[in-house]
Amino acid sequence: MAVLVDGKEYNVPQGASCSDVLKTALSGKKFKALAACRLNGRPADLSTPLDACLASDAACGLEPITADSPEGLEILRHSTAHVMAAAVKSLFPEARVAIGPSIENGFYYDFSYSRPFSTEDFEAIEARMRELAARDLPFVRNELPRDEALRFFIGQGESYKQALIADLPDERVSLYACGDFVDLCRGPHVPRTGLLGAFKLLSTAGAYWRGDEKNAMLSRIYGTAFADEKALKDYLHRLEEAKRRDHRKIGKELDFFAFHEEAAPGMVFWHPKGMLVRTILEDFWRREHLRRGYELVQGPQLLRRELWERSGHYDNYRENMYFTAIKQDDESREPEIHGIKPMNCLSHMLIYRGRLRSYRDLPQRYFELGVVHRHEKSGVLHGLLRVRQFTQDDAHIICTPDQLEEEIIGVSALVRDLMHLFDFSYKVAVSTRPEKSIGSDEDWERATKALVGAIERAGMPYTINEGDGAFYGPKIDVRLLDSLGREWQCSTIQCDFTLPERFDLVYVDANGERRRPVMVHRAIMGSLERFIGVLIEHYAGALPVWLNPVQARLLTVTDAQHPFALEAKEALAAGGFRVEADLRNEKLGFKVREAQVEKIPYILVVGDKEVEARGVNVRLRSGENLGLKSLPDVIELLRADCQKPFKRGGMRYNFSYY
RNA sequence: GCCGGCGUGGCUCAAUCGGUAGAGCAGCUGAUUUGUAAUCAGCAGGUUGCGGGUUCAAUUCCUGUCGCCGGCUCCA
Repeated sequence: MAVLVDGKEYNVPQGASCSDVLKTALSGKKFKALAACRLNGRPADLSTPLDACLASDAACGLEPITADSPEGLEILRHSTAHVMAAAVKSLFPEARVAIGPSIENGFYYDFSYSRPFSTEDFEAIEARMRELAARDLPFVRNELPRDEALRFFIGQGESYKQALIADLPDERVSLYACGDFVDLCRGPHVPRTGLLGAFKLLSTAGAYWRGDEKNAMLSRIYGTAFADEKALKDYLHRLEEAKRRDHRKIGKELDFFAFHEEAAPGMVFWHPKGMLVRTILEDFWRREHLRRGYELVQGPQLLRRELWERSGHYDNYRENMYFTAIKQDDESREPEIHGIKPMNCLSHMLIYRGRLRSYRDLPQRYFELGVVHRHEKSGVLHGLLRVRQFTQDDAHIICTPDQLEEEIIGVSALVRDLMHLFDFSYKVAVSTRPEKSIGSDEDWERATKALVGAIERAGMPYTINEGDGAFYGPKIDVRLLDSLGREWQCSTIQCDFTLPERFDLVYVDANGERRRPVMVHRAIMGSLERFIGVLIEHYAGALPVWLNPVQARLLTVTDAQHPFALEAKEALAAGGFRVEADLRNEKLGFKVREAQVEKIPYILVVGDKEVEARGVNVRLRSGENLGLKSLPDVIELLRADCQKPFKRGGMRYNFSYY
């Protein structure tokens, strides 16, 4: 039989498998690097007879997938997960297997066992995996009618596999055997265990069966695999680097903020340096909103329970809310209950309702840096990225249905400009109507169209999350990537049909008739706490100059330069910059080190030479030394550095602090 | 909330088999006047998260609780 590979024709025996073809085609080449192959664009299963692969395509281009391609890595990791399961089953025969997919940076497999697995088991499991790899066992695919497969797993006592088969729609299912271990699996896999790359088990965790907290907790083992040792090492190195730039660690080192767990778990104590960063960010953001036609408002922290009952929060969100109970003078009466706000929308609606609005007044755009409290479950707290008290850069836009799309375009522009300002990578998703929802089809359709139309006109790539919207309306979510590759939701733009209804918001149209406006909830940074946490990781603590709490520090060599250092400090401060002078009687190397550790952008050394020239020696936090500069030159450098990120578009830099 | 791990000076970490807590950095005091990532010396600092239990004796073992870390679920 003749097969075309890489444009060349090869003769292979009848009944050969894909991997045989590949071996023939690539004899002499580095077969070890090949995990699988692709047939006419689809990954081919190397353990399947070639005929089956070719059944649908007469003329077949067989194209290798290398183990370091994204597709190849996925196959490699999935196969490694199988081998891990095989190793676990051989060491712990009582363990039952659940699922074991490849994931973004590796793979996992979930097991059910009499005790959870721990990292102490890793040595034995990895050793067994290496044995299985050394034996170069083939992965053998076998297709069975589902009944037969079901009987097989019943015989094996694999209850989770039985449950999986029960949910499969297919009449025939595929099994993969690797040594004694047979798993329900769609494939594809590497042909033989000898083709596994470099792998390492990383951690264990509890995970619910099928991700549902009502189900049993399984024991999950995470691992990773790469084409070769070097790629694995690079990855482990990247993990270390990510740990190094953990915002919790850097926040402590730079004295930006702290937590006092004994006093207020999940709530931030902002120290002076961190509070300065926050203040600068807040002021910048308020100005940007005013510039874009928002109005600043602020509502109270507590609202009476009746308000939360009317909004529906009391029914739907109570377990996440904090309440206060004020004892009445008359002891027999129920205490008066206030809810501490978990959201800012109610106040904004009350402000809107303060008087009758005309269509000429719309849109109303209310902006508030609103402090909200949400009692998050204890296990989910995570530094600044997940807290119980946080500040939303929240706005509510109340507009006519006709204005909706235009308003959302404005909001997406704000999202885009902010992401550009910080050079963030982000993902946009539109979430559509969920099963459990309220409102008319017409409302949903119009709002969804407005959202999609707006981000298309803004030129943003996006995905659709079918059925993932809020019950009260569709939404746009924007997720940032942190240094560990984890995604954090920051911006969110949500249409709401419910609250205007519940709170009877109206405007008077051109015909004098009362109409229902649409409300858009939106937050761009999401929460200042989370956003600053992501910023710290993004920049590894070396914040952009305009945002760094200390922009320049003067270091004297000896006491003799004190007067000039103070003079220079005044001059730079008068230029609008945040400057410190380190006059301590310490060696220069020591002061430089401290300034470097604090990630101060401009380290300005003053010795006798500089005093004489009435300048400073400029060292950047990168370590680069710019040599002797006059004070006006330094001011110019600082100014240019502050303005640089704003040149990318949209945003304006026009403020100073000291 | 669930599964697992961990709580020792402000921070980072030690303390054999259970024998009564030790270092570096930071801090304070003094000396030193120094040229681009750590000058030297001295001093001070702890009810080992908190409660209960076992023991002659608990940082160490058991238990409860609070918190943190890694995940799961949820989420800005």
